[in-house]
Amino acid sequence: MIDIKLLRDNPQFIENAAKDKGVTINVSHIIEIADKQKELSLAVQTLREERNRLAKSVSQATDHERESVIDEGKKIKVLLEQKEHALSAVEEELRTALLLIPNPAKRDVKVGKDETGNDVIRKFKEPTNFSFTPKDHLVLGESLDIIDTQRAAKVSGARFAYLKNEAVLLEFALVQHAMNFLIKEGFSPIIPPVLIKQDITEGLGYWQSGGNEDYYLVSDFNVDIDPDKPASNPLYLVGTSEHALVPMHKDEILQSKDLPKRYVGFSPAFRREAGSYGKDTKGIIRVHQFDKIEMVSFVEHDKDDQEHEYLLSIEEKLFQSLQIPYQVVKMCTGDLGFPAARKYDLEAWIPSQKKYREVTSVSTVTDFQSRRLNIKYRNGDKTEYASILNGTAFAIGRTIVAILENYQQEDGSVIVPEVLRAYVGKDKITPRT
RNA sequence: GGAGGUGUCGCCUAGCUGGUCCAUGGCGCAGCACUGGAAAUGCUGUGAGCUUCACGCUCACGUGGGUUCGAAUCCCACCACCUCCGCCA
Repeated sequence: MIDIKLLRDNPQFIENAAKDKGVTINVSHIIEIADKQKELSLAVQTLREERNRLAKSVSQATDHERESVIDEGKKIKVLLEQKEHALSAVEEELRTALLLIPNPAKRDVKVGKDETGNDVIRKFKEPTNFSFTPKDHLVLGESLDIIDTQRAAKVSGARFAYLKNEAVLLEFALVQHAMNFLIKEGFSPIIPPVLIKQDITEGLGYWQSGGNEDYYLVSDFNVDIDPDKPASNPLYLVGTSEHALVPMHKDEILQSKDLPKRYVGFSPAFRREAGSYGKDTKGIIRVHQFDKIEMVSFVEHDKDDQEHEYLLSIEEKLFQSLQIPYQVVKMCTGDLGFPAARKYDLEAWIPSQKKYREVTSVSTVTDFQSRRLNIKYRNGDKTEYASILNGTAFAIGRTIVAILENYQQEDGSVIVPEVLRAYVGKDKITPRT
């Protein structure tokens, strides 16, 4: 949610910023609603003053006066009820309108229509060279007996997978490796709940993305914990642990001395993948459920730019430690999504596709979520909305894909990246068949 | 699942026979004074918001309704937590 003051002060900026993200909004209409809200709010406040004054005077009134004062109070009561009713309707209207305004992109973000407008800002290593034709991760995974999507289809349907044997060891190795690194950096490790309440999902602001941005959509597997009760209070599976980490501090005022607050969460992530039919149908690049290590930072409102670069640098260090070629992509306005003000993706080289594919993503949402979730910090005698950032440490499935494909050998075996060997307990994964 | 209890401004707490409560006190925190500096001590401030400042006002006593001229205080529903019993990784 954006600041109504910002909208009043600079309506053209907000309208243009929305347009840059491909969202059309009617700014003057929203300002009209805001004006109406202000007017009603003032009227209500005046009436309340009157009511409070009268109520207080009753106890001091003589018996003679009392009756007329109470009558007067009754009149105010009726009037106040009407105005309050009108006010709450207008407030709701205003809130709804404000929720439909996307977070403006930062100044340094290029205006563009879609992913074709994104810029590669740097690369790490050259694409891996092979003296043979590299296999894709599913072929490798099946012959190594570490990925099974066929049985998963039998049990759970399309876009699910069993990770087995060394894939499981690789997952735990990645978790250990990232956790150790991030804990040294001062992050607090968290395992969050993966089911969250509906009003929390609204506070996060992903519903407004129009479903066109799969990656950040809160999954709508709607779970009813108690089958005997109707889903009056539905819970939703998180799309990433960020969805449970960010609202942890809902309705709290943090102390500026405690900032930045940095968390690293480990949890499964659930994705609808609606509208992705036919895309990445093989293997585990695009599945409904995968595990993920996610970073979330709460920082002072003017510190989010430096924090954004910091989180990006961590993502890069983690992928550099695996020695996997990647490129950093800076998203243009059209590819940012609704709440982000700036976003970088890390794309790892996937030899079988001869393409870079997204493996991590880091965004600043500035105060867009903290405004909705009411997350502030005290700065001297002032309170400000905190800036919130989130980024992937490892999306485990895709990282395993990148490892298998980039580290594969001609004989079908896969070398284990050096930093993971101690955790995995072996240097090489060899085919079973 | 059964029975009982509790929910006040960061933490603890007073108030709960409706009207000087537009909420008490302590701890913590911040500022100032004292000091060479600190500790200790003292004073002041410390729920949220509106107001450019000030003055002032509004809202807030788990959440949402209701009763009333007036609700932290009475009524209803919901939520959360605690204790005991049952069940269970």
